[in-house]
Amino acid sequence: MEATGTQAGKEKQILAAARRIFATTGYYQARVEDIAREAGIGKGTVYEYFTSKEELYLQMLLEIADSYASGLAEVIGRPGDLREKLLGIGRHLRDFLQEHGQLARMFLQDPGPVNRKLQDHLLQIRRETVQQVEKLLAAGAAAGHMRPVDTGVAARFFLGGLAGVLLPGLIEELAPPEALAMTVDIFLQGIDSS
Amino acid sequence: MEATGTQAGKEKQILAAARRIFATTGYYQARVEDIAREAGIGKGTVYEYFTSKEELYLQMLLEIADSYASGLAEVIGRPGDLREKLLGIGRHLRDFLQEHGQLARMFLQDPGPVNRKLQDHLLQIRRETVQQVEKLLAAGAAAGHMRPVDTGVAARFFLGGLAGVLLPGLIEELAPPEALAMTVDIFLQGIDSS
Amino acid sequence: MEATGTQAGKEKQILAAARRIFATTGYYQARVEDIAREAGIGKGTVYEYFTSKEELYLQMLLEIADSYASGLAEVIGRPGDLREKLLGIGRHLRDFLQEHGQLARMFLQDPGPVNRKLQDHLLQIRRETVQQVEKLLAAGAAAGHMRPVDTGVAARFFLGGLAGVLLPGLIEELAPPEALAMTVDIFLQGIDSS
Amino acid sequence: MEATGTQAGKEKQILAAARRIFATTGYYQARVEDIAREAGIGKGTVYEYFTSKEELYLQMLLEIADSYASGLAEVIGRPGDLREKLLGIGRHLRDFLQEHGQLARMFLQDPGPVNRKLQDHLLQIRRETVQQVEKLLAAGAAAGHMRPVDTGVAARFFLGGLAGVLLPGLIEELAPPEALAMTVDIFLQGIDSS
DNA sequence: TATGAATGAGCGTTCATTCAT
DNA sequence: AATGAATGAACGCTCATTCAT
Repeated sequence: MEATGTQAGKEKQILAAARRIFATTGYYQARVEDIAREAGIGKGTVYEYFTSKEELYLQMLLEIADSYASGLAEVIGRPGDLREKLLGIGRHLRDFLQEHGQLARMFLQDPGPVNRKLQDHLLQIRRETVQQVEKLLAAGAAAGHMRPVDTGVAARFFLGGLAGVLLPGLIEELAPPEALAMTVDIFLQGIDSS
Repeated sequence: MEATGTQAGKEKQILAAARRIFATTGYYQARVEDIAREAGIGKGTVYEYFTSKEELYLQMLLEIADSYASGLAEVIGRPGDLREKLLGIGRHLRDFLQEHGQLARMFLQDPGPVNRKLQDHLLQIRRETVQQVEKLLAAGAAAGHMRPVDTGVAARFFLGGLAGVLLPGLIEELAPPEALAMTVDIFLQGIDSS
Repeated sequence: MEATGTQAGKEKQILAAARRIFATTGYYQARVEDIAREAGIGKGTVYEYFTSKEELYLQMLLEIADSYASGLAEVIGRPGDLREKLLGIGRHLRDFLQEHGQLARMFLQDPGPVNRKLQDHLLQIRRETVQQVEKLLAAGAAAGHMRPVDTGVAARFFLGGLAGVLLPGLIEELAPPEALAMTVDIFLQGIDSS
Repeated sequence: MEATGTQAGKEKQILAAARRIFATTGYYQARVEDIAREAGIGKGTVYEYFTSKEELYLQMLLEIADSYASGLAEVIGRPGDLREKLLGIGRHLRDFLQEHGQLARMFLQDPGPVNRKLQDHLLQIRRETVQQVEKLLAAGAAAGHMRPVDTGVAARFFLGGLAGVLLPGLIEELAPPEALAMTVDIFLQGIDSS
């Protein structure tokens, strides 16, 4: 009964260990043996589940990135007006950074061999995110009260600004709780036409 | 006297070569021998001027960062109203990315061993930048017409948004020329009180 | 009873698989798992019948060598004059190379860890072969018409020459069909006294 | 003055060490570190002169093979009748086996990764050798007194027979000194027409 | 001061073997 | 008896660093 669980479980187990080790030391400093030890298994076992260190790193990042992206899509899909949706996006990023702060910090400091596959995947997620925000803005524009700014620029500005407000929390002092609402507020007034 | 000049010259020469090589391949892929060859000197000579590969990398980044920071201070010091100064900040970042795009891209994709010293230095530059923008905003607030937003949040939002608009140009399509003005415009209206 | 039969059957099955895999890839490139898969059994089962990869390799070669040796003895035992017997020896080698060409080629290109036991066994077979040929020659000498050459040297010369004519067929063009008769003919005239 | 000598000398030094180590243990059992230690240098230095273990092995064998081949050509080129030339070929092989016996034994027991390049090279040497002997035989035939045997078969028979007489000396008792003359004698009478 | 030949620590990966089921 | 998931010893190769010249 647990037999199948053992295999699938071990893959998850290795991915979790990889997450912790890579997050702590970065790609190049992490040794496969460390990850195996962290997972409580032998070094060779890692290679039963992943073909190489790079592949393991890739799978781990893709898993995280996909969980981020699907969570974001879910947040945007929730009913609510533009302000609520932008706030949701901000909260989602903040929560993500809170949960995976160590890993995010690592990725910002030592992303390792960002190969084509991973880079394309991350870019794709980013493009989708920008497009989703653009759609929100376009809908807001249709509903009136929004001055005719380029939605592409506005979306990138908003998402970048969000990162500018939240990312420093990874390293220095956390942004105050009301910073999120304030950020959305500035942005909304910035694109308002009334 | 000329001897010292030669030495200082050779150090610059090595730093320039390091800039090109690191920008091309990232920290971990770059070999000290490549840098020496690029600088037209012997491998051992690098170690006459820098104690290690990491130290060389560090010095190279600090040099760039300082040139960015001093340029930024100069831009902000120029006479002009808030809009002109924010535009100047944006142009400065845009120009920097244009000149050092390859290096910036490398740093985003493989920052290498960002050690305490470098991290503190970069953080310090960032803090100063944020403070300078905050000062601009505070001055603007004093001059009236600005609603009472937290200048720290607003400054981070502006700088982050600027990066969000300009950085994608490193990888995908460049932001349109008017994007900068549009960005500043949205932000200014966002903090306007009239 | 059938149980024992199954065991013996499985051992043969593994040996046959080993023959195919080793013949294809050589000792060092062959993986125990490949042999197990070829035999249609699990990897661990191989170790129920053979204590190690090396032991399996050894047994496989001994089996082949013994079949070669017993076939050779049978050929030599057949009634006929010297010429017919030497021709029989040649045909036996040619047939063996035809049937086990791949394996023979492998053994010539990558014999693997030829340990004492195997080496002694192969040497023993070779010595017996040489002795059998010497006996033939001695008998021929007794029957007259043979000049007094050292039978040991003559036997080695004949067997080596045979290999020199037939072995190249493993790699480059096959020896023409009449080459065998011609070889025996040259040799017989070489030792003739008339 | 010895500066250039140092480099060329080190390559020879490594090749000599490789010859000894490979001859002793075979390709797969030999560790690069062993060869380096035998050469009295560091492990990394081997890679300053050879790109890989396989390449080193290859170069070593090619060096030996070429020295064998050029020596053989020299021997055949010496003035003398057919008997003297065939004797010379035999002596050359015997001397080679005496000097490089350990290596030859190794190569027969564990030739390692005989790659295309090496195999082609060795085959080429063998083909040339066969052709040179064929030419000798054809010249002998033209001079009369030789019955019309296929020179290709005869040459292969002679060279194989030579190996059959001399190679056993690598492992068991050495062939008696007169074995060589006897071998040539049998062969010459075998192809004689008088 | 400048050099580059020499070094060896360090790590990713393979695969024969084991053993719990 | 049969299995295959798990193991870890073993080794080729890289490259930052040293040091004799």
